Amino acid sequence: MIRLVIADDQALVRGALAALLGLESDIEVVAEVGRGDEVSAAVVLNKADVALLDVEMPGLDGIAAAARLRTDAPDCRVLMVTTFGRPGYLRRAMQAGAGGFVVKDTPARQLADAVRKVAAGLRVVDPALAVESMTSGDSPLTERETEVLRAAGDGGTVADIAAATFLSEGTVRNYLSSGMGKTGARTRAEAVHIAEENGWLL
Amino acid sequence: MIRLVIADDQALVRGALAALLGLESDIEVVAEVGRGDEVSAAVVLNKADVALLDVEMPGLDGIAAAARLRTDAPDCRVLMVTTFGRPGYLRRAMQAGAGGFVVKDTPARQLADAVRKVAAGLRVVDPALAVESMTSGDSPLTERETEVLRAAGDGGTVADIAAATFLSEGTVRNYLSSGMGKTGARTRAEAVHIAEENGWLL
DNA sequence: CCGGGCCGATGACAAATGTCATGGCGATCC
DNA sequence: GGATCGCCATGACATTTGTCATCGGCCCGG
Repeated sequence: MIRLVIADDQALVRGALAALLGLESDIEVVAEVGRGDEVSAAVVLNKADVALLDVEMPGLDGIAAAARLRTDAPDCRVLMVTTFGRPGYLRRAMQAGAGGFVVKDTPARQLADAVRKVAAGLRVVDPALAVESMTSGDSPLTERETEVLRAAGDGGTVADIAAATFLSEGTVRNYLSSGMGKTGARTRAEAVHIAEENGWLL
Repeated sequence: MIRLVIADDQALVRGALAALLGLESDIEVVAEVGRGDEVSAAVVLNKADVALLDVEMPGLDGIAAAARLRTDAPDCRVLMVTTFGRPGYLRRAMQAGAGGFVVKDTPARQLADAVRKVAAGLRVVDPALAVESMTSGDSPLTERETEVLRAAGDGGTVADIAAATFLSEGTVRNYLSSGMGKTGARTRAEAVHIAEENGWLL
């Protein structure tokens, strides 16, 4: 019997996944949580074998939650599930110790299989996403560059970004410029878009 | 027995919802589709009583699909489900003839109730969303303004937007300017953000 | 029929943005 | 110890952007 914890911020999806996997005879859903920072406690309390984590979650994102499970509950395997097939997500999830990574538009039937394989210690990766992850490598952006690009995400002016990052306006423009150069963008907004698509903004 | 069609672009969520609702004794899931333009045919073929539609879908978005059901299958009730609580979505969905509107982070248990109520001809609306829909009214943007803002969404230059919309560069800047004025934004990117949040970009 | 709104465009101007060169500081690697 | 790289900053410069005034055409409601 595989003891499973489900973490997803959307209650409807969470419950639906629980219903779907609860139908399997060898899987038992022992807990459901809606926030990343509740995962660790739920896994430890229920002695879970596998944690099904969404990447997008409030409190603590799925990747950080997976990293924390690595120390809090080393025996618990992690299967990441995400809405968007950002290539960078896969890489970071694997680095964080995830045992599997599937996208939400994979056939429902394969999910139970993925859970079983992960529980057995195997690695499960969406094949289409794997090749993309190879081509689009690791983030070329430096730490401050990503920070500035993320701050630029909601469309504020340079002054806004400078205030948010505690940097000089000129420095902000320099980082924006270098970020645009590395992403091949011609506008800061385009750079933000490209970086987001690749999962470089975390 | 309520005959239900489920439409959602994410196969996993689709299957999970089917599993969840299939547990109810008075609900029968008769079809699942992943594209908006397949909804109509599925409903007609299976003589469905209720269609559960996601707003975000390829081919045809949920609102347009609901509008088409109004003519193709007038007896079929529509329950909209969405990830984002964009205030404008609710209004547009209701105008398109939807009988209910719930967000994906509502408790899973209430979904079956919502389906039953919609099937009975009642209106079901997420209460938190309803008040927001009242305060943030209809889109103040004109047709071209939304078109230009949407084209500006991926961060291109004025020249790019002009090329995409077949307008003069000066005209594009005028529409951007007026759009920014109506949204209270100080940057085109901010205007796009605000308009998106409110569901004004369709 | 006349006003008002949206559409498309032009021109001019101030402000913001993107680019480049340059400098100093610290860490890391050879 | 020198070389390299990232970080932070400044200043100058050309370009882009946002704003405003103005024009003509079109369609709709009073």
